[in-house]
Amino acid sequence: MKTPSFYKVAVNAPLAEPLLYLLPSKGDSPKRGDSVIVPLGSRNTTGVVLGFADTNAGNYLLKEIIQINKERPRLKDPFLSWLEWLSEYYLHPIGLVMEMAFPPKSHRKRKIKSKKNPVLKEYSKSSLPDLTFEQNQVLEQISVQEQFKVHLLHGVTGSGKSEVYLRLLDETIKQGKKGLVLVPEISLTPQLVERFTRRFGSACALLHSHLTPMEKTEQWWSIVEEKKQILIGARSALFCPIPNLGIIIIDEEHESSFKQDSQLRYHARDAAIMLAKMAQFPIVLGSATPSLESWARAQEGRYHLLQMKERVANRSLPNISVIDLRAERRKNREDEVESHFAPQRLPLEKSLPFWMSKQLYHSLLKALSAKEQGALFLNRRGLAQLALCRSCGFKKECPHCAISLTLHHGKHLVCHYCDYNEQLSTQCSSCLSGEIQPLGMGTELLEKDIKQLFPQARVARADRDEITGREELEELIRKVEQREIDILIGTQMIAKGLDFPGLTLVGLVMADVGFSLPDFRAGERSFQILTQMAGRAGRHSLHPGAVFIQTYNPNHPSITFTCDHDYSGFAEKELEIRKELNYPPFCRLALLRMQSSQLQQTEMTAKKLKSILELIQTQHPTFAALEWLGPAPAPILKLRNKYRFQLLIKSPDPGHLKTFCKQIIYNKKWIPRGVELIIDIDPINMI
DNA sequence: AGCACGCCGACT
DNA sequence: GTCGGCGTGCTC
Repeated sequence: MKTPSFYKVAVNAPLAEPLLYLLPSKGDSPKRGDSVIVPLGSRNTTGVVLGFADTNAGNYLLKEIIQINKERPRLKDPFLSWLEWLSEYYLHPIGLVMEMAFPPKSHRKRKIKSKKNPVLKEYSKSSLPDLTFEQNQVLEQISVQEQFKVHLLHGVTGSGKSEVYLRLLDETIKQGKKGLVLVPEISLTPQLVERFTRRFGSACALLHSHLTPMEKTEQWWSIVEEKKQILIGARSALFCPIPNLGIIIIDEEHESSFKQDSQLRYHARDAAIMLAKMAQFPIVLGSATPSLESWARAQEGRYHLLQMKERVANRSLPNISVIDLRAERRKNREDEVESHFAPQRLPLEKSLPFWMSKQLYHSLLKALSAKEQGALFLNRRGLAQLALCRSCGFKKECPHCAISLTLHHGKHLVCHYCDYNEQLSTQCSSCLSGEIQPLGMGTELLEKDIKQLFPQARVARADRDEITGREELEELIRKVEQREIDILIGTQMIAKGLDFPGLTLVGLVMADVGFSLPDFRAGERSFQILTQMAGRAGRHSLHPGAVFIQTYNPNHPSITFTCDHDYSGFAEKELEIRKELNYPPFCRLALLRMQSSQLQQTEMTAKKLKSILELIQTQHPTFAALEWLGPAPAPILKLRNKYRFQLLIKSPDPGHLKTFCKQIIYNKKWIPRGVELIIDIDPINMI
């Protein structure tokens, strides 16, 4: 084979296409997948050789490749072509996608292992637990030797999905292959990591965003140099070029945090399925509440559906009761009238805060006196949602975002969408006469009330205010495990991936919070969160756990189906709605967002975008089936000082959607400077 | 993303 | 006169 004349190199710069270079005058000639150092403008940068060209079509004055970058391993197919697919599908510069396949630091300096804080602690190996009938059945149906296949493992909380993963990984290692486990960042808790380390010992590597660049680099090489066989990580671990990868497991596959919301806007679950398809190995998606996308594909027979409906060791699912907070309020008023005539009745219950029903209160008392633990969930941080002027109705808003400020410890007003904060002044800054009053509630107020109601109980709060780092989370988990905590209060943050033996009672204080997000997935999200929170109760106790869902909407389908532990009933009903309104999984979406610091300019550009879309559609009959909504102001019109307008494109075919969006990307000269166009393929977060 | 180039205002 | 502010545009 003669040496090729021109090299296509994906350089580390935001360029849509690879650039052409000449053969280096000295050293080996690069092969496809090699990392190279190339001149770019006035500097040198890295790039990846993608292929060869016979002609210099653009008649550029070509520069030579300087040398092969020996510090980076050659990327091999099919991994390399998968990276090319990512760039193409999510419309992100190819060179920037390539860069994601490498660790943040150079490998050269061999680091002396510091003993004090290893990424993975050492544990004694655990023995193999007996498998349940269902676990055995599931394992019989998944072969780690087979070619590409997507298995959707739908197992209720506590059914032992993790043990299935462990057995599959064990089998994979025995075949001489490697395994990748992706989990949502938040569930990379010591509990999960400990479990894997206990089974596989030093064969595990770990990758997530809380590691230092040096730690990431070390973990990365330990897999790439085949010193470790199993990689556990958050979504970015998918970009580690694992040699001889034999299986991918996506735990909690429905979690929206698998979708990256900046730069390369990829969905790790979808991208992993494509990698498994290209490299021909099986992939397992596990969840107690699968995404409707995955569920629909399983119903169609495109994915292999596996179900586990029983909890391990004959433990039963918790009993879920719904408490109507509206009725509760009425009852309290009646009590007041009664107690007026009989003041000795219900002295304590009458002083219960509005959010605490009698049932929940008595159950908490009962659990505490039985030396069991309780957890209260509320998906809202802070003391109060609003700071409102009683006389003129003025509402304190963030100066950078179109969002009202939340009140935190005492007098601190905080924006939950940017880092803005200020001190609350009691006097209204608008009418100068009224008094600013807090309205609504959050976890901080919950904690305050609970400490008053149960002064003897040991209370801990877990939300983003209280738990910022990994150490704090680890410490909290240890305390709960050691029964140093009686009542745990938190947002959904603590509902993910945690498993506490002593926890028998769960209260969802105001389940409706978060239901009204203006997005077609709101119902699905609510069902998932409710089921997940309810699933924390009684995973280990002999008597079934108790769950109380307090709500103002007791007939909401997300609530009623959660109570009946009826995922498939919920999915069926929700899919009907999706079909009727033509939303995923019945179509593909692309979100086009315009943003800039000028309100009018942003809106004008968004309107212009619409007319351009109409023009493209009339010129190309292939796009006839495409439809779009908008442009409309984004649900949060202003965020971090930028006004945002968006347009949602629906397409029955993913290919058409991509080529359509590509037309816009390649021709955006008309967009005025200062205005930014963001294209999000398969968007999840549309706020 | 870098980096240079260029056009304006401010300074020894 | 020159130094440096950052807006603009290109990189094979």
